[in-house]
Amino acid sequence: MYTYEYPRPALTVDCVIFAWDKASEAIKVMLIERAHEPFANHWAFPGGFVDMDETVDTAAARELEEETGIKNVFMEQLYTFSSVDRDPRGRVVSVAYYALINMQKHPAKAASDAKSVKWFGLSEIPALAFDHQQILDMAYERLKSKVRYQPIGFELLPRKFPLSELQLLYEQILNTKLDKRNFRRKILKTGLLKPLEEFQTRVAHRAARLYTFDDKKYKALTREGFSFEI
Amino acid sequence: MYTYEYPRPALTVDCVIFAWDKASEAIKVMLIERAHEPFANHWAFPGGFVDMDETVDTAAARELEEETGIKNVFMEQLYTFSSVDRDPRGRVVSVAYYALINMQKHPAKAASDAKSVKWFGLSEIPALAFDHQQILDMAYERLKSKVRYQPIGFELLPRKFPLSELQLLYEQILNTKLDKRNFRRKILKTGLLKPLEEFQTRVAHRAARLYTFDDKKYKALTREGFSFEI
DNA sequence: CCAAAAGTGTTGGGACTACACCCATGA
DNA sequence: TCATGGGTGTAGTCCCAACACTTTTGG
Repeated sequence: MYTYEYPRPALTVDCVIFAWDKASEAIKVMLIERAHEPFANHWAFPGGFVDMDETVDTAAARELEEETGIKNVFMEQLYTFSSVDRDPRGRVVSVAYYALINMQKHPAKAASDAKSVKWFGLSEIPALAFDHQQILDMAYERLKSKVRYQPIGFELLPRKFPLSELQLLYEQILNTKLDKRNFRRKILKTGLLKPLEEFQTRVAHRAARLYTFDDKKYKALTREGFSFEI
Repeated sequence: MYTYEYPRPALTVDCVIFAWDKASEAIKVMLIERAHEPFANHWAFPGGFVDMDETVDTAAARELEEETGIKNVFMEQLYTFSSVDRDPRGRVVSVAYYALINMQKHPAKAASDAKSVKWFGLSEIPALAFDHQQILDMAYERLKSKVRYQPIGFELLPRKFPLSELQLLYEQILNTKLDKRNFRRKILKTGLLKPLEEFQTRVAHRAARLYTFDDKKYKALTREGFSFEI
């Protein structure tokens, strides 16, 4: 029935990397400028071919590390893109992933075969290579919907953060304004944030208490099937 | 940078087909019994290789039609499975889909290269070929979560149905008991169901009013971004 | 003392849950 | 007339949204 002589598309992975930029209070996406054809001088997501002895998950993590030095971050499969003409060199199917990282921990670092690496705000995305704009659109949609019912926003923040920063992050991702009191009540009621005896420093106003995401508690609650909702 | 001399995994699609079986009041999954090795005599989802001139979406629809005669149904990409040893013949990556169909409209029909085709309840799934049990688990999880916030339950029902059948369907998928009055109120409040001037026939009790899913209304509401919630 | 953000409670309305009886029909 | 599911309303509770002022700190 099946045969190995069947023609095979090439298989790649692409990785959309989101980060929270505290300075500009905006979500950013990491792009690398391609040095070679096709799409030389265009911006694209880090990615590359899947090896014969690795899963696509592994390939995505490997490519991410090779091209940006980033590893051990939240990463999830997004969708498999397969338009016949999405790559001018021939038939290439790509499994897209998205990652959420903390910009302080992972500064952008030039990749070997790229001219440069840069963070872009979602409203300043340049012309992208391949069908990467479509991939980005879907990744952002996924981020928006997932952030509402799974506590993945924390992946974008430093380990210790004030509630106001978390709120700002949610406001940026969801593109809405949230009520401060209601937001605090709701987020604290989940019990997923541990208040610390530490405070902001060097701010020209009352220092905010820092919180940290309680991963143990989250795992425990997940096991007994709870629901999170912003 | 990229090269076409790169080794390529084979690429397939697999399709999990869910249906609502009114007779047994249960969700069923269509499996085909494999005639040939590997996994001869094991049950598996319909699927097959992706051609060089088609998208994976197209391949999934094509394989579904070729192997079961079913076409023009709700079908969505689920996940891409890529364990290195998932196929004993070598490296095969598979993009899984799930479909929701109406069992009356699409009776199971024997496929060319299968010994037989059968519907199985979720509690009577036999040993499956490849990693298809894992695929099924993920597909069912997706169905369960999606049915709560997108009106996809209707894809499983005939065009005209009484509310009690819709409720039964939800109860089976979500594996819970729902309150009749609250369910009716909530589902009618969405405005997505059009009441008809038709009723059940040949039932040994008061005949229930039939309803139909209002697709136009759904599309209109979707455009203006509404949210649906069971 | 001023500017800037931190932090805090209450109230009204809408939504959800729980719950029980009569109705229509065919056998 | 009986058995079976169809169909309906209400009351109590909880959750959510809306809203403004005082506190703390550094400059």
